[in-house]
Amino acid sequence: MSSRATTRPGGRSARVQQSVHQAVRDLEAELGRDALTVPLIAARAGVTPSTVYRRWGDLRELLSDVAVERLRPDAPPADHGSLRADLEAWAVQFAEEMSSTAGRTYIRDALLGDPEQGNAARCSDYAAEQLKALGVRAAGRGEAVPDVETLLDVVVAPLMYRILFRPSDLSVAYTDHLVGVALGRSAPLSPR
Amino acid sequence: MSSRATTRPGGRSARVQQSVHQAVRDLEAELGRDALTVPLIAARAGVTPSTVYRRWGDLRELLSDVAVERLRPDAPPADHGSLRADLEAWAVQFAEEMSSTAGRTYIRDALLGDPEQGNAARCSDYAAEQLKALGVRAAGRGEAVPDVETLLDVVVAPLMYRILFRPSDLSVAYTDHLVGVALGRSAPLSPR
DNA sequence: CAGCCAGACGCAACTTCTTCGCATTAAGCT
DNA sequence: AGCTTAATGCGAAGAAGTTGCGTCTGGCTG
Repeated sequence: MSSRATTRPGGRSARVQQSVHQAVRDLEAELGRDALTVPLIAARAGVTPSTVYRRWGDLRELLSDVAVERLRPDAPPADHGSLRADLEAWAVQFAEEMSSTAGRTYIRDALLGDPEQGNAARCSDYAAEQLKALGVRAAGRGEAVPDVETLLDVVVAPLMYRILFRPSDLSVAYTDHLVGVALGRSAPLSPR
Repeated sequence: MSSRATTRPGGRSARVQQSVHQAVRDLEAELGRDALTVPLIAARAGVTPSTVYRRWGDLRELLSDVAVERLRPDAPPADHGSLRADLEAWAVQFAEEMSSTAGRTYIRDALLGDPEQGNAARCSDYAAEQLKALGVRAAGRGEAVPDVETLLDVVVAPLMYRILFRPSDLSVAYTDHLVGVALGRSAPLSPR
């Protein structure tokens, strides 16, 4: 029904999924997201539309699948020598990527998928994994580390809220402020 | 192009918009959100599909408009005698309403509209208004009041993050915890 | 108050998308 | 190698989305 539960990983199903996903990425780059249709994607992928409808149900689910893949971080967070520096760098990059036109589109597409299939949850898991990696590294240095839940509440959630609901009120200064709050070096109500 | 900028408030346009919105609400209750189509809505509203397409562009924009209207609070927040009680009650109700299947759908639909038209920003404004009303009332009692930005960061954003990305990790205990953090009575990393 | 103008609507034809049954093919298993 | 299961291709039928054109409503001017 989706990219999950591919019963035959090495077989034709896998190839079809791969070529369809690739077709989505290609066509999105060429024509823009709003021009995508199932028949168009299917033709580019070399399959029939009915195959896409059977496997993904509708365009939303397909785009949701592809969007989540794009939101997956491709590398562990960079090491800047201290938790504060690592967190700031990660948060700023996160905010920049997610608040771009493309980033917001991916997030919205990911949220559109069936909640039961967990595409949205996967987005959060990606951020949590990155934060956990930062924390483990900092703990190795002997630094005190807030737990991941706290970082999600204090840094990620406010960033995502602004990205989705108040895109004009996002800035590097605000991001740094959130990191400061998370590390206990400034009050939640300090200047923004 | 949308519910905004209705040039002739008392005229036919207004009646059409009203009947279309009502048709969306009725059909959504009867058939479920996924069964909605423009022709169906238009038939129920007594207009032709082309009218809907011309005024709203597509189904997404129409649903976005209707969703935002539903998210508008219908009354000022209840008065429970103290800021803490008011905030807790408001936050719990907010979380309950928004995390319901219908609530999540409304939020997702609202996010789907054209970002330039500010349907998403309006959602945030509604919450900000309610929080501001709470704050003004508490200040009238002589209580110290966190500013609205802080409450959005500490209470609303984490709630919304869980509603959208981690619906299974939302609880009244968590909501109360967030309110405690906002009022400075517990650390961000206390038990959840 | 009568007539004019701009904008919105209805109608209808057309295009595209979506769904469905059935035949075919590929993958996994013994 | 042969068999079973499941996914894909194909094509037709139905539904939805799109567009141009004529009509009508409502507001405005003289």
